[in-house]
Amino acid sequence: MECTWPASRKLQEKVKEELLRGHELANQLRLVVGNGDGGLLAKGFVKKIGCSFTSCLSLLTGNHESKGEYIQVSTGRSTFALPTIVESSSSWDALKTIKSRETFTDSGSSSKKRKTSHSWSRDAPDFIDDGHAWRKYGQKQILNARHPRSYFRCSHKYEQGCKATKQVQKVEDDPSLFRTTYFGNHTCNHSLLKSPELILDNVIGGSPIEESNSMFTITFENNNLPYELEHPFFSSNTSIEREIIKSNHVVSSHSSSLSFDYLVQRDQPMLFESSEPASSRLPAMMEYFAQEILPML
DNA sequence: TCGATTTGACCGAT
DNA sequence: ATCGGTCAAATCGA
Repeated sequence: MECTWPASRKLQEKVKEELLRGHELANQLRLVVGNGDGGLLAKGFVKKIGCSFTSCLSLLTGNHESKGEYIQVSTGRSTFALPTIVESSSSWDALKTIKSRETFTDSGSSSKKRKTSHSWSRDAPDFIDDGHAWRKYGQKQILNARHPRSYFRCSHKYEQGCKATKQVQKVEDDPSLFRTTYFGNHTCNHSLLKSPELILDNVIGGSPIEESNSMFTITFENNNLPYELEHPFFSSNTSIEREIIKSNHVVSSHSSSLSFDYLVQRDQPMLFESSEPASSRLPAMMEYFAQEILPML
């Protein structure tokens, strides 16, 4: 699917991000339903939802020929490896398995799979600062791999019993990229999370800002991937983002797996109250933006 | 001195 | 028997 028109391309990116999020939500829902004694009917619906997302993503990314366990989705900033969800029960069970190294290349090769929990992987040009504190506990040379694999666990494993782990390995085909594979959700206290990055975007839904000079968008990059299910409307986040949500300047909002966008009116400066300790951890850039840039808009 | 990293040993899954 | 994941003693460095 080739789109040369920039607006269509941007729209396509948005659709891809939204599908990515939907895919992950369906996956999470499947785990929730699977944990309890959820009815077969519910499980069936969850599976169908997953299949739809897999199909859409396959079509959008041109992976529809691939019969692999994973589907590669590249957005503007990163690349994700998502488990494919198909109707057959054997493939459904395969969702629970991890295939970290051969994900994008050789789907047919046999590899030993030991981890059986849910995982996400992401390629990025550097070690990802996902806001969580990690402690390295091992490094191994992997068979037939040029680069060693590093093992990390959550720093709060012992104090809070957090079971989250991640593995980081250079991508075979592109050593400038690091593939980070996450296992398990953080159950530790998230209060130490760093504030998300704030971006002022001069483009609204693919349209130049001149077409809407009374509005602009504020984007909070979600640095906490792959834990993007912590949508700001449902859980605590940084105080600055809460202020934006609360303010009557917000016209609409959009969330994707990568970011939260707020369409904001520019009629008057927005005030960011520092009523919570979290605000003291705001990056200097956000403070500067709030105090110096916003009033000028 | 103490927390983080390194690295060889160990163990369980395949 | 092999391999990947984890442990833990040694080492590093702030």
